[in-house]
Amino acid sequence: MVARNAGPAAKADAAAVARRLHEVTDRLRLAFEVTAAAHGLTAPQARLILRLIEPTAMRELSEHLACDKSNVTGIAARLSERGLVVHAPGADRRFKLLALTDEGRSLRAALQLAISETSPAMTRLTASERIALMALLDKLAP
Amino acid sequence: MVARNAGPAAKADAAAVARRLHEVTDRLRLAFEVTAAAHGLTAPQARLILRLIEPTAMRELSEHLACDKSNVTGIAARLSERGLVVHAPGADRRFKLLALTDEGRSLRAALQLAISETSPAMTRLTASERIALMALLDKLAP
DNA sequence: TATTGTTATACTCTATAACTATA
DNA sequence: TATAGTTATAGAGTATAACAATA
Repeated sequence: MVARNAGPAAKADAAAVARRLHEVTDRLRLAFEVTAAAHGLTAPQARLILRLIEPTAMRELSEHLACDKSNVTGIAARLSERGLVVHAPGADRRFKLLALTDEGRSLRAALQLAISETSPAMTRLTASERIALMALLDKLAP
Repeated sequence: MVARNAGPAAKADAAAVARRLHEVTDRLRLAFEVTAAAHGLTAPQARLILRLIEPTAMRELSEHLACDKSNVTGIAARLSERGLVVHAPGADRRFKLLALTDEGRSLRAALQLAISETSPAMTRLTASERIALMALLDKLAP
């Protein structure tokens, strides 16, 4: 009977998991902002830099950041002033690629390392728990 | 041997889980912003309203939102203009409590429901997977 | 003196709309 | 015409600092 329970009680329980997931997500978002700030970056700047593994068109970056293309112009300008990124010509002359400088690459590596090292997935889970988490993450967001 | 592996390979794997957790967190953050916007709220406004189960002092809200107290003044002012919250006197006359109006309570309930119903924890997991997720969330952020 | 909340200020992110250059 | 990127603009969130009221 218990296993077949799909009534109000089970529904309430599912909602509780949804709320808890949202709560944990919110904490991780804050932790990311702290880590970004520790590297002198705002959250959107950090997201852009993490995405910049190879030279990428502004429009593609705007899709990844889920914001208007006009915003990428500004975010990139601030990073460019600090010598972290440079503009490069694309195949089509309408395109502008954004690429990391050496300094940008160093910062990206440091940021990536800090995110991993401070992640509760790293610090609070055992190896088998990480495997279980990975499986659930793949179901949550394939 | 495999179970005792704590060398570079296992480390890299743990980092991969950390990155993946961050990636999923980022998607859920975007989904939250979409849900908030669908209810006419910005993300910080939605977070404040979700927190406002009972009348709460501005300072306590600023701690929960992890922002300066001066920001709560502005966020609350915008919600107040729309009739979603009201100021109320606190025990100590220095304090101002913020409380939901009837309209604010309705909006909060609708928002909470939308978050639960659209959560991948609700839509993409089985009951037993939700139990496993809950256990991992408790380890990640006790 | 310490605490709560507000105001003033400056910076960043955000979307929209109008613009240029290119295709 | 359509696409990529920029600029102008306005609104919202953010921290800092200075302030008033209260304890």
